[in-house]
Amino acid sequence: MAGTETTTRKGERTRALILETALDLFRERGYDATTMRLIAERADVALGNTYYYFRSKEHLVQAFYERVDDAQRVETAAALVHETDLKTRLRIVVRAVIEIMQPYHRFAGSLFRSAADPRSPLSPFGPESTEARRKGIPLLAEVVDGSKTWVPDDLRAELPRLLWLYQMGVVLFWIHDRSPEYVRTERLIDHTTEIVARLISLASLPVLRPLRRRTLRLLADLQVNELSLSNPV
Amino acid sequence: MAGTETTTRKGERTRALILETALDLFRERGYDATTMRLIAERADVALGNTYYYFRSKEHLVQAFYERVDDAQRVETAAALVHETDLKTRLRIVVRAVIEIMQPYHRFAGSLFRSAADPRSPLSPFGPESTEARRKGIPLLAEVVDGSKTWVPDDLRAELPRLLWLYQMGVVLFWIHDRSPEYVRTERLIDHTTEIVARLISLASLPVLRPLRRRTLRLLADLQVNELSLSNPV
DNA sequence: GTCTATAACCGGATAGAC
DNA sequence: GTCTATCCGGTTATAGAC
Repeated sequence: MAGTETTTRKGERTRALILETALDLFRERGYDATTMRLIAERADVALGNTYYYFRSKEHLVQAFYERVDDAQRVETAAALVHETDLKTRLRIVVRAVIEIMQPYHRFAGSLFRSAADPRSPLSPFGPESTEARRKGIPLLAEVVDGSKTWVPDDLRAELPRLLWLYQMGVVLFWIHDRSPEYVRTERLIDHTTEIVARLISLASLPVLRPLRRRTLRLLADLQVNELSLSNPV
Repeated sequence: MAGTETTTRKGERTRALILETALDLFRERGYDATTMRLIAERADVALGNTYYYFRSKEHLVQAFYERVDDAQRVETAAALVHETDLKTRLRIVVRAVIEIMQPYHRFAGSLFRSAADPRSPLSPFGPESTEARRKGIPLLAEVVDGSKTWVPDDLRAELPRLLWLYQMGVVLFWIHDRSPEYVRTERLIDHTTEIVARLISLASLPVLRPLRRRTLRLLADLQVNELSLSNPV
């Protein structure tokens, strides 16, 4: 038993080493220029060994996603405790993702490549990443719940998913942003968080009620099906 | 000169042959399973020759985009002539894209892979596809202009781009849609065209004016920069 | 169970001869 | 314009060492 533990620990160290090396290389040279052979060489392991721990190059990217997600939760926790303004809360969270990914900007581009393919295990919409969504969406729920803005119940139920989508949109924009220090993305975040927050407030207005109902009905409609697809019992 | 013409013509024939073969194969077996070697073999040309006409496998996809775009314009022209309802006009156009792409559903997934990568020449947001946008967006402008809905001038200027984005969103949804006969996408289109049309009507309401102004200002802001990036003089 | 070494397969891409 | 030969890198397979 001590033996297994030791080997397991060694295995974990090796796994971590490979991942660290891969992320370094991704950061330095992007996705394509980082060959599996290079990762193995730099980590001082055999090529076959990297495949022992990561079934494919894309699985290394999964690990990257998880990193970002964890970091986002950790790094926003403190700031969210004392903030009650919805717009500000949203901005804190969205800015955090961008800041965390910043060193990997180039890499993130090629990365989203696989993300857009529904048959890729890395697609954020596919069943394989149900867990990633499960981990990511609650943070957006917390953004809403911790704010002083009043949100009608029916909307509150769907809002986290919507905000998660919004966040994905911002990331997609940032990936294409070539402006110095990503000022365009900054601007986008500042304006859109304001717009989103206002929209949420306005949503309870009587004039907008039919629109809101219709939108929510659509979402519920689509959601049911998505869940039954993603979570076959 | 007759000589050049002949060779040119022959070149065009070969090019068309390769493209046709490639699209057939894409339709039959998807992107990955269609190897460049297979295309060459089936088209009865040498592997190197396909690279003579299409710099990369991805460039074959460019050709696919153009096909879809052209077909969309042709196939909606008649229906648009007599229709003045904004919602219906929008639905006609969006449905057309989906219908045209239908045989290529599997293929379209892997296709959007490259589309999401900003450094890929296929990214619909990148400078390389400025032309694709130039060709695609006017149809959405026509959707608005030909409708009886009154649209304030400031909004009218930005609307085509927004609707184009909306259309891209629908396509993205469809790509991930695994429901039989894509009923979920059908539903999405029916509901969202309604929602979009209502939003456009509501946009002129006084309550929504600040929101609209702010949104348009953001768009204009970002647009200026995008154009200066995409079209360096 | 963890790891090395090595060879091989496959497919996208390129070079250079004809 | 077209071909053959070759490179390169993701991935797989094997055989064996600790």
